[in-house]
Amino acid sequence: MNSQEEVNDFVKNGHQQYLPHLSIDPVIIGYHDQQLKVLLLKWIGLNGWGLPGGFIQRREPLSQAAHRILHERTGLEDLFLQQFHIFGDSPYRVQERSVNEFNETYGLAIDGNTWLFERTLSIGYFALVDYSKVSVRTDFFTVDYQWWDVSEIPPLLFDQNEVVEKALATLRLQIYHQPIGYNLLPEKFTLPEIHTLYETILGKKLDQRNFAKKLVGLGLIKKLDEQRAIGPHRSPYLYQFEKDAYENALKQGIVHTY
Amino acid sequence: MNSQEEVNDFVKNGHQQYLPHLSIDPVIIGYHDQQLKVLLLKWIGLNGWGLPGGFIQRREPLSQAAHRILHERTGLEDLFLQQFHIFGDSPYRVQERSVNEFNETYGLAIDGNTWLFERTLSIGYFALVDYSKVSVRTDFFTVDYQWWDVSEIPPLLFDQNEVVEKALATLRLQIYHQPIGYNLLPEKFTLPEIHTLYETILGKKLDQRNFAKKLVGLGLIKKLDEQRAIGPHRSPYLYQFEKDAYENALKQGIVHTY
DNA sequence: TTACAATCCGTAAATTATACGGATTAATTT
DNA sequence: AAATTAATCCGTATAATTTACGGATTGTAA
Repeated sequence: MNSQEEVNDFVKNGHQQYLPHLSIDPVIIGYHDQQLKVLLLKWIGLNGWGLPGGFIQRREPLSQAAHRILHERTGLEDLFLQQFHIFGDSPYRVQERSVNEFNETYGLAIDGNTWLFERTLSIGYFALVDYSKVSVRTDFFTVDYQWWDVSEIPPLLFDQNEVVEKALATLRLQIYHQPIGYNLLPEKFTLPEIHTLYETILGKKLDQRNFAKKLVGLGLIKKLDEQRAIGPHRSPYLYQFEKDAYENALKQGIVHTY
Repeated sequence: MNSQEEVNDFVKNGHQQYLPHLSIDPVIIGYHDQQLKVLLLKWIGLNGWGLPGGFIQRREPLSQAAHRILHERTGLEDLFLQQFHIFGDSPYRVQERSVNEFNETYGLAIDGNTWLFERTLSIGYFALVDYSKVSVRTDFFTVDYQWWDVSEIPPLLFDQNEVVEKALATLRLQIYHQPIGYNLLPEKFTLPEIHTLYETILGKKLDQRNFAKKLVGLGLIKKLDEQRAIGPHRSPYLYQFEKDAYENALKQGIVHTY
């Protein structure tokens, strides 16, 4: 959706295709350079940042819509993508937005009965992605994108800061009950890599040896007979997730600490 | 809403007052007779059971709507009420319902453009209530109510069984991280009472002594200098929740097992 | 007074989590 | 070729937590 006609059609007739009052707002979390990053899009005109959201088609199952939107925005499929909350309390989601402001910003001339200006509740999903595999696509409303360090998220449009915060809080809680990393790390990774990933997510130091013991002990990762060259130092062994144990732990849950 | 005119107005004009495509479906969990019970309403005509749901007013914050609906149905206020999922995948929530079936059931004659027949996503909340304090109110669509033991939930309308199951699963998970009981037990309760409550929720035996040690050790409950007469047996001491520690644990979360 | 049935209480063993440092290695530099 | 560097690798001892377990006590009814 990039031509002016497409946009006009979307704004005027989108309600025929999409459910009004609802948007899906994925918090796309990537990992790079030992830091957690969140993908944000820059809105045209509004001069602010927001989540790469989308709408639900009228007969499309909700989870399918979430995957579709993520795919449209990032090109990624088969991701860890999890619904964590629906937001409908903040003023932005109760009051309708200003039509005039919108028309001015986008050079449109639509009236106030348009579906887009009705109150919209936001369904929060979070996804864990391999940072390097993402190719972001912007659309008519968004002009730029950027990966933001989680500690430096700017004030977001549409009260979305609370969405991001809740996503991260959910992730931190969840890491105690579910294995995480399958979608954040390359297929083969080293102990130090997964170790610092967990430290980054939890925001605290974890003892290397105990951490490795735990993960291997749970059978979630296994050591390979390969090493990776990493400059003038001892080469670390490579590890891999045990798919079966991993999937199982995702379903069953784990009870432990790291 | 009980007169025929009110109902007609609701069906025809409800969309002016309520957000379409969304319903709030609370799983109201009560505790009685050492069993967890769920409050279900019996639909007229459809001859089936369902959750005591409601709709969100157009400018009403989401959580406020949830509390209002709960209050309308049960007369209760200030409850532990928590959103846990939004359901939009099951066929019922993707396909629109049959108008004819509806008209036949309720003796109405409305056309298919009515908001009620559009696809509806269901926002799941669960509430923990003191069984004895609830006074259920039915409405035009529902003729009867009943507390059902969680192990005996019948097939529900609108694919709501998955809503109930997920509510219970969430509760069981949550009990490891948050104190539970404040809204399920009377103000003063005995150790055996709270002990069996936890056993009931978790569906497994918990050692009495260790359980009491844990809760007292965490400072969540405190022993009172009173006892309760319970027939021809030794009188148990009464306990009370420590409000401050309880609230704090609700916010901070607990890491432990029982 | 006795019988009964439920409550109350404390310690020992097992498991799990935490703390901790020295030997090894691969590449680069000398 | 040897020395240097910086990162990986590994195992054991201590602390903390969880689990296991039974006998003495109490209030009422018979």
